[in-house]
Amino acid sequence: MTARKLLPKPTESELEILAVLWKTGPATVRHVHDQLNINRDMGYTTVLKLLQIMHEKGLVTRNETERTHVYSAAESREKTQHRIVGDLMTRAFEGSASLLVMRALSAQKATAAELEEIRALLDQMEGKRK
Amino acid sequence: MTARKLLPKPTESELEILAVLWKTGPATVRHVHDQLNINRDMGYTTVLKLLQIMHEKGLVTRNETERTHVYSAAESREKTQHRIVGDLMTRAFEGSASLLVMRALSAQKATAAELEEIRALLDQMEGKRK
DNA sequence: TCCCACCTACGAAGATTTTCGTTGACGCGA
DNA sequence: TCGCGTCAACGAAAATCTTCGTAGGTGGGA
Repeated sequence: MTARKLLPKPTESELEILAVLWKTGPATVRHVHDQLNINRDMGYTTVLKLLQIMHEKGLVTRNETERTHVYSAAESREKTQHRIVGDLMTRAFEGSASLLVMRALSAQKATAAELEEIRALLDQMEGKRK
Repeated sequence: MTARKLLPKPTESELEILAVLWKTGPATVRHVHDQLNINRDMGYTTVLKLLQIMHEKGLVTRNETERTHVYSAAESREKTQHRIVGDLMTRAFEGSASLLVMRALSAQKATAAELEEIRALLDQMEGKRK
C-alpha cells in the first residue's frame, strides 16, 4: 500500500549518503556532509545537490517544516542491502550465494562472534529446509 | 613483479563482459557479443568498443597475432570478486563481513550443499584463528 | 579480379553521475 | 537596521559510462 514505485538502485555516492542516514538516523545536510568529510572530501553543496536528487528519486524523504530540512532514508538498510547484494550476485557471481559469501569472508576477517552469528543463521536456514 | 598498476573497478557493463571471459576463457569479440545477446541486446561495435576500453584500462589482455583478436580477463575472477566485495562491504556494510554474508544468504536460498560448503569454510577460519 | 562478409579503429553523441559556483532568503547579534 | 553566517535552489560544467555509425583493411569465393 505504501511503496508507490520501485526505487532505483542508488549510485555509489548516494550509497555513501544512505550509509550515514542509516547509521545516525534522520539528519541535516550539514550533518551528512560532516560525516562524509571524515573520510573523504566533498563540498557542502555537492552533498546538498545529491540529497535533492535522491529526494526526487524517492531514495530519501525529508521534513521541510523547519528551514533546515531533515532527511531520512526512504527504504530500510535491510531492503536496500538485499537488493544490492542480489544484483551483485547475479552480475558477478553467477547467482551463487555461497560463492559471494566465501569472497565476503575472505575479503575481511570476521570476528569470532560474527562467525558464530553466521553459524546460527546457517542452522536456522537448514532448520527451515526440512 | 607482475602487477604494474592497480586495476580500476570494472563498471557494470565491463563486469558483464568479464563474466563471459571468466566463464568461457579467452574469446573473440564475436563470441562475447553472442553470449551477451542471449540475455540482452547490445550492438557488436559496442562490445568491441568496451573491450578496447577495457584493454586500455588493463582489465583485459589480448592476443593480436591473428587479425581477429582474442581477449582474456587480466585478473582472476577470484581477485576481482574479492575487490568488488571488499569495496561494497566498506561502502554499504560498515565493513562488516557477517552483515554482508547474512544479506547474501537471505537474498537467495542456498542449496544444502552450498550451506555445507560455507560451514566448512567457517570451520577452517576458526581453526586458523587459534 | 571483384564483391562481400567480417574485422578493428575511431570519433562522437547521449545518458548518467559528480561536482561546485552563484543567487536569494532567513535570522541573529552588534 | 546592517552585516554575517547559514541555508535551499538552481544551473551548468566536468567526468564517466554507454552506445553506435562510419571508415578502412583483409581475405575468401564467384
